[in-house]
Amino acid sequence: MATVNPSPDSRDQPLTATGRVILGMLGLGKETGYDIKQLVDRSTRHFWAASYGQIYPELRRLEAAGLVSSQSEPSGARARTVYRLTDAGHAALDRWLASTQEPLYELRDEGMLKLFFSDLAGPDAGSPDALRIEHLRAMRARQEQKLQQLRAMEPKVRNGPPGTYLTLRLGIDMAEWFIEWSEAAERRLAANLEQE
Amino acid sequence: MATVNPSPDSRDQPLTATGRVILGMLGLGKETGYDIKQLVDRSTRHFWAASYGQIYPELRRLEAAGLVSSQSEPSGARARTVYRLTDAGHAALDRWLASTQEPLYELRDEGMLKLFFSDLAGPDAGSPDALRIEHLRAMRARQEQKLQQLRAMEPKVRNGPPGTYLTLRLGIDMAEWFIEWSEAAERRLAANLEQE
DNA sequence: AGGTGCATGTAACAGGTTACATGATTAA
DNA sequence: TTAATCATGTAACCTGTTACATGCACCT
Repeated sequence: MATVNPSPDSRDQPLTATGRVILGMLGLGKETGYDIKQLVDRSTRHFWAASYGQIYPELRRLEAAGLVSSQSEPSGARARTVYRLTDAGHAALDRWLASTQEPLYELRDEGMLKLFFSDLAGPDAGSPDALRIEHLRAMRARQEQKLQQLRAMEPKVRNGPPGTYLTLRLGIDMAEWFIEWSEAAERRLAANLEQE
Repeated sequence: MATVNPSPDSRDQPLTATGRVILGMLGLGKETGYDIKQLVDRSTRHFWAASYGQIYPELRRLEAAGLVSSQSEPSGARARTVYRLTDAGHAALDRWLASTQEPLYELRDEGMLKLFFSDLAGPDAGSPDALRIEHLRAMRARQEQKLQQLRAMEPKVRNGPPGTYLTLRLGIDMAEWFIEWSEAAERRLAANLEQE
């Protein structure tokens, strides 16, 4: 049985995760690798980061796959390569956005790990509860920093595309929630400490 | 000037992130690579996963570094290598737990990415709001699954080490928060849809 | 004259996943 | 006897970071 197209879902999708981000950014009107990196750093980096070391090679791979086209548009003597989505690129982006398969989710949180193991700390580190308070503070400090950054860009995004705004909103609300949770947890731990 | 010990902080710490997890797990009394993997999968995997492909080679590296010692303890004809923390291993674990430097935090969340780009979806995917609802549902489904798993182990951990319980509590509370947030967001989006 | 921002890129390395391969023990 | 669990490990691959290298354009 020689099947040519085993199923309509199996259209070749060699699209990597980073490739999808790049297609999306091009869809939002970004033109150069540099530009894409800028927007990533100002928007998605809290839930999806990307480095130049990924972006430039990936742009070439996408071009080889026919999903983007490139054009050299130097400004003066300064090199500049402008990328645009091809029809196939648009189609791949659409297919990804419409696909219902389990979205990838990966987290590594060293602060949580330290809390998890905090009972093992030697006595020279103070009481375990004091240590936990310290780690919670460090985790909260990071969220507070993130919150500031997100709030700073809120006015710019407020009247932009609703999807973009939704993720900003989620980031802000989540950070605020964590800050409150960690403060409450710290109060409980501090109460433990006083009882001793 | 021949300095032997430039500073007291620069004790060689070739301890990788995965290495720290392993030291911690050994600290909690786990003995074999298999054992460690089991506990990781039942506890930290939501904020820090690890595969056999990391664990076994890392155990050897830790032994080479003198942080753990190994002993062959076959049960019958079945091979079994038991690892234990050395004094140096205990010290390294303590140092890590007490260290105040910025804890690593890395997240990649494809669901968020899809929300972020959801305005770019072609018309064949339905309205952007309908698409967003779908993605939010997929994200919530995952959190609901995680919540179930965490709740199932809550009774076992409840009277265990407080640090371990704290991370479980945080996981549960965060998942519950996200579920409520996403439901509220969906209601807002659904209201948008009806207005059309 | 000098700093910042625009712009591109690579090489070495570190980190991690997946698939594969093997086999003993135990409970049903 | 057969399936699940215990137990170990490797090789190929993929992904991603860091550090390095280069140079123009623009503003002060």
